[in-house]
Amino acid sequence: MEEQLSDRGKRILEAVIEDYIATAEPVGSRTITRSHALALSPATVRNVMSDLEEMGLLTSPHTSSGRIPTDKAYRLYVNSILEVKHIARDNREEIQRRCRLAGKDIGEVLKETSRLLSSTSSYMGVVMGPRLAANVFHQMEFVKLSSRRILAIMVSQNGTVQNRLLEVEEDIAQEDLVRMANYLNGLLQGLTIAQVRERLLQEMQSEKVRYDAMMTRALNLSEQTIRTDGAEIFLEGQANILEQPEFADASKMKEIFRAFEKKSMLLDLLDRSMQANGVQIFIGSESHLLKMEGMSLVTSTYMTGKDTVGVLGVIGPTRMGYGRVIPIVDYTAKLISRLLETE
Amino acid sequence: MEEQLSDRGKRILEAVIEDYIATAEPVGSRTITRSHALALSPATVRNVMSDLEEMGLLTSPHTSSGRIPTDKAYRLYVNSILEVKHIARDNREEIQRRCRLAGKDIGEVLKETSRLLSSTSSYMGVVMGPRLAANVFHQMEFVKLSSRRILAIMVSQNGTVQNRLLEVEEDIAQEDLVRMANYLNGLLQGLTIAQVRERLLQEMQSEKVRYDAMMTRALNLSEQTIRTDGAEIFLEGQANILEQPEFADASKMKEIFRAFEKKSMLLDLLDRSMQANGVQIFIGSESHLLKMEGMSLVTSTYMTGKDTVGVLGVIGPTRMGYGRVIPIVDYTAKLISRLLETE
DNA sequence: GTTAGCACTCGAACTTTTTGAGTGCTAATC
DNA sequence: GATTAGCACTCAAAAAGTTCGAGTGCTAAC
Repeated sequence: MEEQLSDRGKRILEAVIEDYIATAEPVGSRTITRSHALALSPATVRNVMSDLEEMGLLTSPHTSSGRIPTDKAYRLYVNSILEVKHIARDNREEIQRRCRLAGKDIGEVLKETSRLLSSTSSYMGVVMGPRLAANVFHQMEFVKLSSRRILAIMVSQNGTVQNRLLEVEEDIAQEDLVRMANYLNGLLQGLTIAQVRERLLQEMQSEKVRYDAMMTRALNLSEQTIRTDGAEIFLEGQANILEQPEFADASKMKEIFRAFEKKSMLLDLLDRSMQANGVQIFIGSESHLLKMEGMSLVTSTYMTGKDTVGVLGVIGPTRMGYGRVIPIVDYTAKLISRLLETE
Repeated sequence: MEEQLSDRGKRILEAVIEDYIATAEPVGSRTITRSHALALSPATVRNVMSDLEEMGLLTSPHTSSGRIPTDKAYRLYVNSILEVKHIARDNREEIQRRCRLAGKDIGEVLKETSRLLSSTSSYMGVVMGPRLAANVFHQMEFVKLSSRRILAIMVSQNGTVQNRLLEVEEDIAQEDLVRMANYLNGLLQGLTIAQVRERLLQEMQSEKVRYDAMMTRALNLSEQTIRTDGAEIFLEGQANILEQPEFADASKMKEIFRAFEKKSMLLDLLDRSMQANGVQIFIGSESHLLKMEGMSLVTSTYMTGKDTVGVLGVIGPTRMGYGRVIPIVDYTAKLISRLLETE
């Protein structure tokens, strides 16, 4: 069934895809013969296109009028036709210029990165902040704000800061808080947060702690601090999407915004792409979230040191300039990894 | 010139505005006589409306077809016709339910508040985080992440945490960092950040410090930490705006999203509304940002203790349900102030 | 001062017509 | 046998033309 694609078929498919990427209009046989130096007549091209349609790589919106690539065609294109270009020089320079850690907090850096991805790609930029679980614990501290209110601050090796307001039943002296922090810092030194979680649970069970009220309390407070692993998602440049002709009509736009307002699906997808290292591409129908909206996602993982901690990428229409976007995402991920290196 | 508005005029203006708020369609004379129990014929109403048009309170989009209120009319309505209702019960309950500090960091609380404002009002919610300058310094700390990289953490009395990654030329021992922090904490205790700034500058000039390398360095680091007062803006529920019929067409939508993407104008406006306490209303033409987009803004300030530190509010079409939105904004601001109380 | 009556206006919605890019098929050509 | 010119056919989109009705302003009667 899965007929092998002839060389000429490939070239014509490529031409259709590239034209469609450029114009967002269904591509006709004449257009192709004109723009892509193929020594073939429109009629011949039509025959080939008809074959491609047979194979499920093209469809026509209606009987008379050009064809558009299917998701299957994009997949084929991305996997075996597209030659990923080197990153464009201006892009590289802009990325270098705008990626700076100094003087900002990590959150800001990631937000800026997301904005950067959006503006260099002219689609949407997305960055998922370091998943807490993968970070390496560095230290913890409790600051007493008022008699009932304590601020817990946890710092990871890579500079991520978590803080939580905790409400406590009884007044705890600041000195006691310091002692608690010291105890915890000794206990948790160098563990990943995932390990910290386990360790805390273990410790809470252990005999020697159970009768020490202060230790118990310390464990409790710290457990509250890392309870949620709410990975933040920075999604920027939504307005760029509005520029895309396929989303020109109002109801489409609404759909998209509604879809991305609930970040849970996106989180899911990003989490999935964190499984494998390097650049990954999700095309429309391959994901629930993207399917409906006719979108694709290009991601790459980034790390601190040797550990993959997060994902970043670009979300655009299925019809996006993969050849241009892929190197942007790749390069940005590498740069962020470099910045987050803990030496 | 500014003719006095008759009582009947007022009632009819009110009717036009309320109908327009409800339907977003130009309001005709017949509609009014039907829906608002006025014992008047359409013809009479027409005469009055004609007067109102004369006074610049109504306009008609074209010769034949109902009238819509001008911004001037909204202003009049808000100032002297509208009776602000008590907050709706469900709204109050939802706000209470969703405003909780415990276990979150302040940023999350504010973001959630913004979302809350958006969902209860069904427009956009906006919250400007505490302006750093108004916060009261509580303590500062330097954490050494690597030989060149220091994380500065500053905590304010109300639980706001600022952190910055600083890059330094030479290796500084962690103990020295602790000593520096102690020195600064002593120096800056209880000052507002605005005062902290001044104090740091003063201190940097002073003779006794100038020859102490460590102190100089401490002052430098802390100065870097509070250099920027980047008030964060949380803008949520943009998709709600898309629901409004006046923004149904694609180009309008794009305009709006572009406008709010640059937050600087919004920041400006919010800053302005921080000057006065309590609820404030900006109607379309009264602000540069809102004018173009046909929007209004209802804000209220919130405080920690006695100091006004931030602003929150709702952005919607000029044609928004002021009577419903004002109490929501007011109540939310009060609740947040209560939460942020430092006892 | 208020209202009924009426001619008039003008956008919105619906229909009809025109246009043109594109197709599939057939028969001629290389 | 593969390729191509030629031609009838299709169909969405744009343009032009109609109809409809809510609403107006004005005048004259109440």
